[in-house]
Order: sequence, then structure tokens, then C-alpha cells
Amino acid sequence: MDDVMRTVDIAIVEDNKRYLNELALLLSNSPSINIVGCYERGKDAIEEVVKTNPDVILIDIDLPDISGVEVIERVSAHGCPAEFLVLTVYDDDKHLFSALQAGAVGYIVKGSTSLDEIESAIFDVIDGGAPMSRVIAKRVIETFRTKKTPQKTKTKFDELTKRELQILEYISHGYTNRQVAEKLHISYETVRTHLKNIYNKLHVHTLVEAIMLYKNR
Amino acid sequence: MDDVMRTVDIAIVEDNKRYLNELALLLSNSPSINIVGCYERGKDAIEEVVKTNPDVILIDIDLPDISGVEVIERVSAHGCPAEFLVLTVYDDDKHLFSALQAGAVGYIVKGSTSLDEIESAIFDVIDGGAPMSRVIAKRVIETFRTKKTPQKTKTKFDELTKRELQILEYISHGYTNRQVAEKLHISYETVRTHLKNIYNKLHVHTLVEAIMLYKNR
DNA sequence: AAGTAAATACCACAATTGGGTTATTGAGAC
DNA sequence: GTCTCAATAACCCAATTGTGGTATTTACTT
Repeated sequence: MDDVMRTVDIAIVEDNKRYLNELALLLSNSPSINIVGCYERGKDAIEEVVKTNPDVILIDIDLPDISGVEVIERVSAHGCPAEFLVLTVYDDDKHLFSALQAGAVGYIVKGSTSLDEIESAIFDVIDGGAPMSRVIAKRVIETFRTKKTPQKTKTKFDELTKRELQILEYISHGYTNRQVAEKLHISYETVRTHLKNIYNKLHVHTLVEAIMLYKNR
Repeated sequence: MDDVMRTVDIAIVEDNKRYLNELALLLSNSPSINIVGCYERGKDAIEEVVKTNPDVILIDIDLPDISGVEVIERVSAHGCPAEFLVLTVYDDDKHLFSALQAGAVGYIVKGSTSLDEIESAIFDVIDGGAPMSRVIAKRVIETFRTKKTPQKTKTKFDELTKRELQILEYISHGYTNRQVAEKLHISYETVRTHLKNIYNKLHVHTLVEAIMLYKNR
């Protein structure tokens, strides 16, 4: 119809120089793809990518300096409207879900995806799709069904006692330690004792950390 | 390699007799598909399908007697290990997500999917995939990311400046005020100033309250 | 009966956070 | 050329939180 002349501006963030060149070479051969930026480090990308304003950003999730997830978050936070397509060697739930939650729309496992498929994934993205393999899609909905906890592995929350969980629950509703004490009819110092034990079990040092873990458990 | 003789047992639950016949006809033509049951009503399916023990169940989500969602739930509850592939005319989030949550692995919109595609979707399922269109996949991960709060109504967060949101973002990752200052290369006191302004705008008095609002915004 | 885990409570001190106030700079708006 | 606002920064003081202890009671295990 009308997409004969449509071009897509893309940026690539990939620390492996060889792979980066390979990708850039292939994609630049496509008449409808316009590479507006290549970055080997996440930090560079965060600073530069907003200026070039690409439509799609191909990003390696395992960058040497900052995690790709953080790059996605920060670039999005910068108000960049680009869609993120994650390239990765990690075919595990942990990376998958943190990428999706950060805002990636697609997840491509390096080894098992041809360069051609990457190209078509880019077009998928601008067409409003979410390119990922069927198998990955399955994992996504699986988590969807079972609701919370994307990982079935270790959950430190098993170690927490009923009382400790209860206190986290109140804290997460915005109550201060003193207010929790009042609500539970125990002393302020007891609440603090529970909190100390919680911190030790979760390996955190502040309320906010504990709460964030709790809410994503 | 070895799938020459593999056959898939499937059941179909579909109230539209015409469509049911059409489907059954097509699928029975495939040498590797074996239709073990057809049901026009959800109630029948619940009672019968466990006995025939299909690998995949094609199910219309909008049945006249019981909702397809309920059928999925009850058949699964009966210990039937089948995978569910939802057929539907409803291309909206409400039906999509309730189907996924009930346990469907695939979601196929009737109008926009050919019978051939349905056949390959079935093979997708037994290969461990989750067949759905790219566009539907996009909607799934979209919800994934934003989690709760489907309404975008009133949000006090509009009042927050870019910097303020950025600070909340860091805080929500567990950084202390001092660490945020360092990350952003601004002074500790500036971070605190921003936080005070945030508190005023959000009408809260503690970090945890602010973060909880932020995370559910 | 002894041992253990959970819940309770208090003390003390350091660090961080909450709240008020003031002030400078630069970018856009009018 | 003001005016406003976002972003920056500092100071003070009170309150809360973070960290290290120690200690008692109850309930469940062995």
C-alpha cells in the first residue's frame, strides 16, 4: 500500500564488537532500515540514544558496564519512545522477565535466531507486534497464569515467619514502625526487632529494599 | 527425526455447529491429528473430555451454557493434562487475559486466523510453544510490564517533574538518598529537596508511601 | 526434661530521613 | 526584559530508621 518508502531508524547496543558489526552490516543492507547509532557500552547508549531518537533499539541484555535492563529503564525514563528488542545469550526466566518488565517488547536468543529473523523481528516491532519465539511466549503466559513469582527457584520469603510477613504487609501499606506496633498491639521495639530479622533473612538494609522485594516476590 | 508417526489427540468445544464441522473436517484430514471428541456445550465437555484424554483442546471461549474459562478451569481441576487453545471472536483484553489466567496456552482470534494456521498452532502447542499472534503477544507483555491498575485516570504523577520521577525510580530500586545523589551526580541535599517536593505533590510523608504509590501508578 | 524457634521487649548509638526555610542559576513563557 | 518554574544546594532540628546487644515467655520437638 503505502509502506514502500517507510524506513525504520534503529540503534544497536552490543558489547561484542564482532557481533555488532555483523548485525550492523546485515541490517544496513536492508533499504528500509536506517542505523542511527551503535554503542558498545550501556552508558554511552543512555547518553546518546535520546538524541538520535530511533524507532527500535536492539540491545544486548548483558552489557559489561550497566545491565541492559537498566539501560532500557533509563532510556525510557528519559522519555525515549523507542521500542526495545532484547538480544541475549541467556535463555532463562530471570533475564527474560526482567527484560520484559523493564519494557522490552521482544526477546531474541542469539544462538537460535538467524540474522534474517532479527530483521523481520524489527519489522514485527514497528508493526505493533512482540517478536519472540513460541517457546518464550509459552514461558511468558505460564508466569501469567501462576500470577506472581516469575522464578520458581529460591524465594527467601519462605524463611520469614508469619509475624514477619505480617509486618512487611503493614509496612508496604505505608505504615511507620510505630503505627505497625499500634496496629498489632505490640511494642515499637518489637517491630524493630522483627525488622532486623527480616533484613538479615532478605539480605537488605533498608525498608524500601525489603518492600520492593516483598512486592515482587 | 522421529515424529513421523506421532499423532496428536485433540478435542473441540465449539457451539457454532457450522464452524465445528468445518474445523473437524479440516483437522481430520491431517494424518497426524486424531479427533477424539467434539462438544457443542461446555457442560458436555467437562463430563466427557477427561475420559478421552486429548493432548490439546480447542475451545471456544464464548459458549452458551458455561463460559469457556470455567470449562478450562474445571477440566484442568479434574487432572486433565491437556493444553488449551482458545478460539474466540473477542479480540479484547478482558477475554484474552481471563483465558490466559484460566490456563490457556494459545489464543486464536477466529476471524483473522486461517484453518491452516489453526492446524499449525496445534503443532506449536505440542512442541511446547504458545501460539498467538504477534499483536496479541504484545498485549500480553504490555500487561505484564504494567502489572495492575488498568485505568489511567487521575494520576498525581503528572505533576512530578522528570527529575522527580527519575529520583523515585532510583529509590524504588533500593538506593538510599545518598546513593541516588551519587548516581545522578548531584548533591545529597538536592535529592532531599526533590523528595520533599515529591512528598508535597503526592501528599505522603515517607519514602515507602511514595514508592508504593509510584509502583502502582 | 532439654532444646529450639518464634514472638516479645528494652537499651544505646549512629545514620538516615522528614520538615522548614532560604537562595542561586538557567530555560522558556509572556 | 520580567516572570515563572525546574533544578540545584545549603542549614537546622526533630523524628525515624539501622545496627548491635541482651533477655523473657511460650510452644513445639525430641
